Amino acid sequence: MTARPAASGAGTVPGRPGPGRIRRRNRTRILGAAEEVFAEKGFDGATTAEIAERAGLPKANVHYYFGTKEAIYRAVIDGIMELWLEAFGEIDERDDPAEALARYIRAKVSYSRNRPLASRIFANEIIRGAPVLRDFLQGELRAWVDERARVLRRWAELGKMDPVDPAHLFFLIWAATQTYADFEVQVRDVLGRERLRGEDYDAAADFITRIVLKGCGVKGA
Amino acid sequence: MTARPAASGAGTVPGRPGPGRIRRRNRTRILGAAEEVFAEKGFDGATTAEIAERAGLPKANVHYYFGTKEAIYRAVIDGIMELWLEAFGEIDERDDPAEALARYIRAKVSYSRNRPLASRIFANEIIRGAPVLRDFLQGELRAWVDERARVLRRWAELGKMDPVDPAHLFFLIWAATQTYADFEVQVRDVLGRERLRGEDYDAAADFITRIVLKGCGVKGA
DNA sequence: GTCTATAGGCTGATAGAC
DNA sequence: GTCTATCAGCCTATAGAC
Repeated sequence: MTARPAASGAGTVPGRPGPGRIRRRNRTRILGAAEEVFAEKGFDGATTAEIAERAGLPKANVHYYFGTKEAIYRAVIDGIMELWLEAFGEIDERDDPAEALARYIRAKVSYSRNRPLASRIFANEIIRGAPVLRDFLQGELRAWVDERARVLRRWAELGKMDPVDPAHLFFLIWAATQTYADFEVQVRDVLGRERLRGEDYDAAADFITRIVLKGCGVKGA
Repeated sequence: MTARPAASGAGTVPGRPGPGRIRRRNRTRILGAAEEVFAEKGFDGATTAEIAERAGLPKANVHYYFGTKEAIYRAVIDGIMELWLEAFGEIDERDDPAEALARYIRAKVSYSRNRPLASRIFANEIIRGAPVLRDFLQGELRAWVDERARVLRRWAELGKMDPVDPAHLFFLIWAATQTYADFEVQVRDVLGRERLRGEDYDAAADFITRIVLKGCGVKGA
């Protein structure tokens, strides 16, 4: 998140070996390894030794790039949060409620399927009282929900759906979609699957969409 | 969970000081403190030193009673799991679907309100891949869902509700209700509350019940 | 920039006096 | 049964040769 001058100095070809290339590759490796370890063990359980090992680098190298374990954690969280709100598309007053909600739910389930580690790190962070993300929750997230609440109220006024409490609706959608990442083991064991397959995620998205749309009395669903 | 002979020896008055009384009190204190620490820090982040401090006992005393940190953790989990299934009442074929589901959801929200620490410890255990609870998930929990699935299918045959996938329905109910314990900070921050109040939990239970009953087309809801 | 060696602190667990 | 003192091991982080 810290601004750094563009990597290519005089006489280097952009996108070519040049300075900063190894640096970028190593940072990426470390962040990838860290995402795995933080998701599996939580912040306290994770060790820089294991992160270094999975990144294929000596431990001292990891500290050379990031300084402290907490700095690695914050960098991982930053990467996750960049996606958190924007990547799920917008929910706009001019949208059709059924379409917009279905799209949002599908995007969240996709995220659980494709980025389960990110989801688990986020879950862990919140369960522990959000020491790093408290500001995000009180600021950006709350504002996002307030904005979306306006949209839902408008839709209800127009008779396009029942008047429902918007905050609780989002709590339900978030919880129901994220459970397929955070509690994947439970889902797998109850369904008797070795691993969750594409069809399972599709079934989850269809189920949640159906319950939410019908449950909220969304017209044309 | 290990069988221990009844505490009162010859000549002791039951429920009176006697042998085993201090033992029981100390074990209870340790388990209470451990529940707090495991919920806040997770298994790896928790330290026996902090458990001992909160229990008001020397660290060595904690090891005298439980031996290892893992033994404390397993004892805490055992206590939690005893409630997990039975305490939520049954869901029986002869029940009225609307009543039975509403009662189940209300009981789960109550649990989130009254035992948030237990809920968080469970969540942490599942996120980490359920090293201790894997057998429970594959055995008891799966069997419980299979049994309830029969009931839901029967209700659908009788036209009392839509035919819905029972497993996904329970995933949704579990996730939606537990989020008020596990993600309490998020709920609080989005709602702008200092602390969650009774009305908030009531609103949550009402909301989830309404969405689920209407979403599943339960008659007479 | 990279990596070996190691400092310094905290952890789970135990020995042994009371 | 209780508790002080302590150990061995692992952890984060850094110093310093290359």
